[in-house]
Amino acid sequence: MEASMTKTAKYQQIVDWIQERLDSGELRSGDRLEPEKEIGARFGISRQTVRHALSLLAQEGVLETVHGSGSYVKDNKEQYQQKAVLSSTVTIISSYVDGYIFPRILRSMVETLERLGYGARIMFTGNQVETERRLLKRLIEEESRDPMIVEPVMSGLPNPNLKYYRELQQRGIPILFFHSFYPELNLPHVSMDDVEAGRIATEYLISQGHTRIAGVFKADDGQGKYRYKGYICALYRAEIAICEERICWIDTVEQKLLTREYERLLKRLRGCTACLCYNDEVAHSLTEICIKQGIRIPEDLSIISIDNSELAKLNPVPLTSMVHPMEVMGVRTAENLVHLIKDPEFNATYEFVPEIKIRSSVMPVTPETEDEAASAHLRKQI
Amino acid sequence: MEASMTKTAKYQQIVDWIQERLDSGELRSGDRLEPEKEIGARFGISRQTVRHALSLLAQEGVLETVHGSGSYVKDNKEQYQQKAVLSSTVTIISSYVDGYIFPRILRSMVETLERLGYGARIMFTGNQVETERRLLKRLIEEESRDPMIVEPVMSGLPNPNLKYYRELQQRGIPILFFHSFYPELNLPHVSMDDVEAGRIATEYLISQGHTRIAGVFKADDGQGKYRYKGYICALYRAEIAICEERICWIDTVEQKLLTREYERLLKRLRGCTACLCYNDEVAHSLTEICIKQGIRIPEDLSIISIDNSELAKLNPVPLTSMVHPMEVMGVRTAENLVHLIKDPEFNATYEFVPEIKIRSSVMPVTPETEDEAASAHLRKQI
DNA sequence: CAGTATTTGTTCGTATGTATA
DNA sequence: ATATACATACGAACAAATACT
Repeated sequence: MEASMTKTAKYQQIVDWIQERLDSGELRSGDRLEPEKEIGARFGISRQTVRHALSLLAQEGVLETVHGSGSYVKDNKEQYQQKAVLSSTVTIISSYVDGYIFPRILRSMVETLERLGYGARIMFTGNQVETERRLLKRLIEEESRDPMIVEPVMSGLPNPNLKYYRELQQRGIPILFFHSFYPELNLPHVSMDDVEAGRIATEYLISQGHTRIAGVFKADDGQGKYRYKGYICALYRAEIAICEERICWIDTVEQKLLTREYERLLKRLRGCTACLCYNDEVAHSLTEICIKQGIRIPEDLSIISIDNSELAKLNPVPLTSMVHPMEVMGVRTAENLVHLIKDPEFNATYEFVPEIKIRSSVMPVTPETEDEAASAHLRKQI
Repeated sequence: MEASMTKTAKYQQIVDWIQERLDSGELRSGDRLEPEKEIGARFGISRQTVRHALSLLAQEGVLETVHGSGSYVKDNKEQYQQKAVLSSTVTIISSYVDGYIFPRILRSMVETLERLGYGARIMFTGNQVETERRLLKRLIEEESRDPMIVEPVMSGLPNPNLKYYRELQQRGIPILFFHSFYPELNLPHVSMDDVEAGRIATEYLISQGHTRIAGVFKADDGQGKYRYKGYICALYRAEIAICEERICWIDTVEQKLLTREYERLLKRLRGCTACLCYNDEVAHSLTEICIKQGIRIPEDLSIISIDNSELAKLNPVPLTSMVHPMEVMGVRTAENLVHLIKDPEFNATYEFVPEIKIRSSVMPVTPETEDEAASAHLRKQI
């Protein structure tokens, strides 16, 4: 009778009833359930049936029965803690394996993590949001418990993968960005102070007498914008008018084509005596272009760049460049992540203020020589 | 009474009884157990108690009860398969992030894996067995299901971590070595045919008239021994006596100190007109030493090396070098691993036969000029 | 295909043992 | 030490799924 009326098994009803009380908040961590006998009496069912229901819930880990004492709601914290145990392997997401400054940052990062008792796994995005998305999705699907160190992809453009970072953040995964950051996310980062880098580099050019200063910046990552901001700021402070014709924006694809398609760039340099380059790679390309065009560095054009990578030394004209912390940044990032793992309240953000490394790509100008250099440059171009 | 006699609960006895029959092989995958009633009758206990025992075993996943049919031993294959599901992320273990040819191999490897639908995580050993051990232990502890691509550490020396590879192999993890391999393990590898590389390089020197050929090899990795083997083989075939004084063995630590402590190396080169170098790094160091000592390359000494890395081009005297497949090797390694994942019987071993890239570090000698060059070299040295 | 036997699933009642408060 | 509450155990009945004839 009853069975045909209710359809669902009695023990299942008890399971549902308790589950509901847990969901509604009536039953909370550590609460003791009514004795089996009492539940049986209340629903008019046998104690055996109640026991069956409780045993199912105990299997799931929701309840815990203590012999001679009672059945208790398992501590939520315990349940969470079980899930929330972080892996001792850190997942690092970076843009490139090869090239430029990343290998040096990564090596010191990995070494530091291992010194602190953590393993490291590195994944690469190739600086493509699509690849970034795949990697993040995989980590979420795998329910990874790895703390993460991430280099943002195209941090200058709106990023479509922020929801994945938010998901990971909600799951309690510590995430620390390095080299750059996504301003939309409230997550810590360790990076160079790119505004300062741009500002100090520009101020150095100004201190050498330059006033007609061009700038080449990368549009699709965060650093480009901040370095540009520093450049603007320095000009403003020195009361030099900002001339938009002298500012050239390039993107990652263009950067690779720079030595072939340089007309656009050279146009922006007309009449300038100095140029701030986004990084050493851009400065290196610019040097090659100038050499081909018969523009002398630094006599006709002073070049200053940022990052002080190997390229800065190996450049045909050794580059004056802002020193990127690299190894130090790797160490700091690793240390701060470990600190963050142990104390989720720790503010892990740190920005390095860069120093300048002076080589021979910048030459002072005086008001007398300034016009000459600028016009020499102009002559060569046409 | 009974309880006090037996001590162990009756339901536990049934659990043990069934477990034993499983272990002994009496019960195998898919077998049907006796009906609950029969078991109860045999042990003189109630069906309820038998049910309790069976429910515990079902919880563990050992049994499966089918309503109206019976209790069955769960298919071992199913259990295995559940565990044997491989991750779609491949763990790559390599020696270094930065430097030499590895970034180029890794990049193409990662790209290929992603093209084939697999993610990649890279871990680095720094070519230290201790770090290798830590990484492997961690993977085993985490019960990782990642297929693996591994660059052996110090493959020339007996490796203390083989047991970990065997453990992973037994767990059904596909493992593919690249760049080198551990001869003690019966696991596949994708690498350059180092014997052929040594042989072809030496034969090229012989074809250029050289007979007094020195060799510098690395003692602590596999390639060193195989390249040495190729060198010996070529001399033997050309019926040139092998002169042990002309063979110099170095290790990883020494390699870094080479430019400072070069006396030992130069001793071995006395009276030689050519030298086969273990790799471009060694050849580069040798070039620098020779330049400092006033020994001309290739007039006084021809140098041939192996790997054809960037260094071969950038060397003060561009190096004739055996072409390492690099990108092609990365692609092939990734493809073969994926093949191996899908078909565990697939023989994933592949060895690339290298070609020679001729630059300007080797010069032909004739019987007349041979003595002159050798003695010129000797003169410079003293 | 139908009907019957077998086997597991659910539920009840009852009793005793044992840990906890 | 006693009462309470869970653990184990037995017997019995009916329901529901499956197997067999």
